[in-house]
Amino acid sequence: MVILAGTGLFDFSVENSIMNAKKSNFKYIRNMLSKKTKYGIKALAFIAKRGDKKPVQTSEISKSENISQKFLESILLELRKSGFLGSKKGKGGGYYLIKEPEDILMTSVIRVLEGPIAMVPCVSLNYYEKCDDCPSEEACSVHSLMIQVRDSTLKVLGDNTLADISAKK
Amino acid sequence: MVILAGTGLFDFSVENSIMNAKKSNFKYIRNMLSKKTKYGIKALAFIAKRGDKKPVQTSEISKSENISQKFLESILLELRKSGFLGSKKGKGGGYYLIKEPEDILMTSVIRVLEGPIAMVPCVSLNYYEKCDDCPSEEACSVHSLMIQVRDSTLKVLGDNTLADISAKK
DNA sequence: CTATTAACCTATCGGATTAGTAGGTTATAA
DNA sequence: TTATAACCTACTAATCCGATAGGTTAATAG
Repeated sequence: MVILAGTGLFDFSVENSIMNAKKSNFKYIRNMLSKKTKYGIKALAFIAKRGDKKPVQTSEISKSENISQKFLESILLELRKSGFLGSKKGKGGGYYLIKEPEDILMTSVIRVLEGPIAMVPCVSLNYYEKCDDCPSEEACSVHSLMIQVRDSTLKVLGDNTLADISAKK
Repeated sequence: MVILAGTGLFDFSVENSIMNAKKSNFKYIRNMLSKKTKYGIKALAFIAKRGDKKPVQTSEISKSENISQKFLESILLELRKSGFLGSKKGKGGGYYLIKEPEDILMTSVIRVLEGPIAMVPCVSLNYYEKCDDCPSEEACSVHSLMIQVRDSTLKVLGDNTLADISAKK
């Protein structure tokens, strides 16, 4: 549990009334981490927890993690094609890790499943795109802010490996 | 310009080939910062740069920042209703800041325009929602990772005020 | 008093994406 | 040869984004 009280980060008494008024009928729209990515990470962690290199079947992960099997199939397939997993067909088949969990960074997993990590294309390292509306990125008030967000997110995701997040608790 | 070489954060030589193969026809989908929020921040910065308290018209911001005027109208209206802006109708009317730029945190602006800052509902402070699939958040491999991302993002957005991002360069 | 201005309000819409579902084919092991 | 599990292709309902259209209300200038 992370203790955040007193840090000053979450003191927004001024707009709390607005938040509360809105909260009641506010659906969580901004799913920045898609279910696809979430399921993919969970599946990788599930396989990593096994320790051995024996293939794990999609059906087992699907049941254990409450994920639609067909949907999960497509995700694991993508992870195989991206070089994270190996596969074996037929009875006793399934998916297994190719690299060690310690060598799998969360940045690379998320980049493959979700796409860019940056919140806006104009600060993306791997998927850069210029903004239509901005004549100058230097003068853009959003640009430098989003660079800071990107870097802090990259730091966290780059510091975490599959081994870290699949450690048994 | 931020120098990141040698930090180890962006070394993904293993999957670089995958990235490149995918990059060509990859549209930037994951727009975590909507245009609405982006335009809203730009507009606030535009008004803040004025310094005085004279109302700024939507049309002026629209032209200067290349934003659809009608779309911008709805955004500024929302910012007024959220307590960031005041307004004045008729000739010489427009929008003006109610608080000092130094007192407007980017967290609060983004929360109002975009919604939650967390990437997943289950780690959101203001818009918490339990996951359907997770029996236990403690055991969830994604949960703790997303808490770290949330906190680092909150740190950045909480450290930046409107004054910071609208500083003339 | 009237015209102009600019905020304010309501409704609608095309395109894109997400999270699947359906129904099959191929390769491997017992 | 049969069961198994990965692999492949196509489709869909629901949802959201980024607008656009067309008006109403309130304040100011002349």
